[in-house]
Amino acid sequence: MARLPIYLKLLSDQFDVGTTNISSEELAELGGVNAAKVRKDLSYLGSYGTRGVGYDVEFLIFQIKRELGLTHDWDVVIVGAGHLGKALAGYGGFGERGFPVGGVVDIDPSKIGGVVGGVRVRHVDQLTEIVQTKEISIGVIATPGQAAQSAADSLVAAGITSILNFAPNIINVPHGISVRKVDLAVELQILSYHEQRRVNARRVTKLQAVPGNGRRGASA
Amino acid sequence: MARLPIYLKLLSDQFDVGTTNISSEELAELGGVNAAKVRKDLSYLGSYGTRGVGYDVEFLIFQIKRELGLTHDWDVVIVGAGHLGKALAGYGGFGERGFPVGGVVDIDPSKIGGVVGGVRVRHVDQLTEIVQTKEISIGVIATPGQAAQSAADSLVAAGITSILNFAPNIINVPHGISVRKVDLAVELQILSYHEQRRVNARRVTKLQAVPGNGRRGASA
DNA sequence: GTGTCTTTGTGAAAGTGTGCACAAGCGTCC
DNA sequence: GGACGCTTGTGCACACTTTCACAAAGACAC
Ligand SMILES: NC(=O)c1ccc[n+]([C@@H]2O[C@H](COP(=O)([O-])OP(=O)(O)OC[C@H]3O[C@@H](n4cnc5c(N)ncnc54)[C@H](O)[C@@H]3O)[C@@H](O)[C@H]2O)c1
Ligand SMILES: NC(=O)c1ccc[n+]([C@@H]2O[C@H](COP(=O)([O-])OP(=O)(O)OC[C@H]3O[C@@H](n4cnc5c(N)ncnc54)[C@H](O)[C@@H]3O)[C@@H](O)[C@H]2O)c1
Repeated sequence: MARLPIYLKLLSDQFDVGTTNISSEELAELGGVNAAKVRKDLSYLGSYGTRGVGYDVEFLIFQIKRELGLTHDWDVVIVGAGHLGKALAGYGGFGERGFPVGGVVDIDPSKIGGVVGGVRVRHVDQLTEIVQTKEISIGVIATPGQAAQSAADSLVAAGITSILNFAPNIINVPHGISVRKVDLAVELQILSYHEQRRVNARRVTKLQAVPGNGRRGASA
Repeated sequence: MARLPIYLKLLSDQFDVGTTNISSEELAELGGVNAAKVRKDLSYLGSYGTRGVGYDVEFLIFQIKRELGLTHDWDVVIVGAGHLGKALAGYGGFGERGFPVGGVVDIDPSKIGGVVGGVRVRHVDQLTEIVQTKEISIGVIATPGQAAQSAADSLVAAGITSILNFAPNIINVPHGISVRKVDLAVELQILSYHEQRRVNARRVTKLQAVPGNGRRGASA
C-alpha cells in the first residue's frame, strides 16, 4: 500500500520524540487521514495492535520496514550527472533513509571522472558492471527528456528492476519492471488547475451577486 | 482530473512531431492507458472529438490548457535557497512550462542578496510584498524538514493559495489551500516494496520447487 | 444521395477504495 | 474476579473509478 511510507515517517518522528505507544486516532490526526483507514492499512501487516491501548511505535516501525523491504540498504545508481543528478547524489537524505548512491553514470566525457556525493562518475557503458558488482536493483533517471528512453533501456539491460524517472517523458519498459515518475510540471499544473477553479468560482459568485447579469446555471 | 497534464504532455510532443490529428486509441497507446479512459477524460472537457476521425491535436491542447488554467503564466515563489532551491530556480524547464520563478526567499543572511536563476534572493520577511506585487498564487517549499511548517505559515500569511512541498514533512494549512508533496524517500520506498515482493516471490517459488521443505500456503 | 468504415461518447457492469459502525478483546480499577 | 472504558479489527454499504460494449455520428468513396 502506498501509504505505508507515510506512516513510517510519522511513526519515526514520534519515536524520535519519545512516543512509545500510539492509537490509530492519533496517527490519523498526524497524517490528516481517516482513523479507520489507518487501521485497515495496518491490519494488512497483521494484528500488531493491542485493543484498548493502541500500537507499539517501535514494533510497528519494524513491521512496516520489513514489509517495505527496508531491513537492509538498497543501493541506487543515477544515470545523468547534470544539475539534478549532482543535487541528488550530493543530498545526504538519500543514504540516511536507506538508499545510498552506489554509482553515477553519464554519457558526456567531460562529466566522467568527476566526483559527486563521494562517488566517481563513470561511463554509461559500465552500467552493467556497476549494477552486477554492487547488486543494485534501483536506477534513477536524471537525463534530459529525449535521453530518458535510452537511459531506461540501458538500466533494464544492466539488470535493474525498478526505475525512478525524473525526466518529463513516459518511458517504455518490459513487463515486470517497476517505474515511478516524478514530474514537477505535472505537480504545478495540478496546482494551477486548482487555482483556475478558484478564479472561476469567484467569477460565478460575482455574477450571482448581480442578479440578471449572468446566464442561468453555472456553465463551465 | 489528474491525468490531463499527462495528455497535455503527450499531445504537445505529438504536435511538435507534426501530428495534427490523433485518435483516443493512439493517445492511449502513448500514455500506456485504456482508450475508453482517455475518451471519458476528454469528454469531461466537452465534445471536442470528431467521430470516425479523432481529435484535432492543436485544438485539444488549447482546451486542456484552458481547463488547467495554463492560458497565462503563473509565477511561483521559492522558499529556501539551498541546494534544491537553487537547482529549481536555475532549471529553465519551470519557466518554459508556464511557471516562471517570480521570487526566491531565504532566512539565512548569507544567502540573501545572491542571484539564482536570474532572481535575487530576498528575506522571508518580504514574502508578503513579493507575493502581493507579483500576484503570485503558488509557493514552493525547499527548506529543511523542520522549517517546512514555518515556511508554509509564511506562505499562507503572504496570501499564497497553492503549495508544492519538497520537504519530507506533512504541513498543516487552513482549509482551502491546496498542497502537493514530492517526497523522494516515499518514491524510493515504494520501489523497494516492489523489490521486496520480487524477492519474496522468488523465495516462495524456490520453496515450492522442493516439495516437503515448506509449510503449506504462502505465508507473508 | 447512399453505403460503408471508422471512431467517438456514454450507459451499464465490474472492480476498487473509503468510511461508518460495532462486536471483540485488552487493560485497569475497585 | 467482575465491570467498565478504550481501541482494535472488520463486515457492510456506499461512492468513485475503470473497463466493456455498442449505438450514434461524421467522413469519404462512388
Ligand atoms: N534541474 C532541475 O531542477 C530539474 C527539476 C525537475 C526535473 N528535471 C529534469 O531532470 C532531467 C535532468 O535535468 P538537469 O537539469 O540535471 O539536466 P542537465 O542537462 O544538467 O543534465 C543532464 C545530464 O544527462 C547526461 N546525459 C544525456 N544523455 C545521456 C544518456 N543517454 N545517458 C547518460 N547520461 C546522459 C548529460 O551529459 C548531462 O550531464 C531533465 O529531464 C529535467 O527535465 C530537472
Ligand atoms: N537536495 C536534494 O537533492 C533534495 C532532494 C529531495 C528532497 N530534498 C528536500 O528539500 C529540502 C531542502 O533541501 P536542500 O538540500 O536544498 O537543503 P539546504 O540545507 O541546502 O537548503 C535549505 C535552505 O532553506 C533555508 N531555510 C531554513 N529555514 C528557513 C525558513 N524558515 N524560511 C526560509 N528559508 C529557510 C536555509 O537557509 C537553506 O538555505 C529538504 O527538506 C530536503 O529534504 C532535497
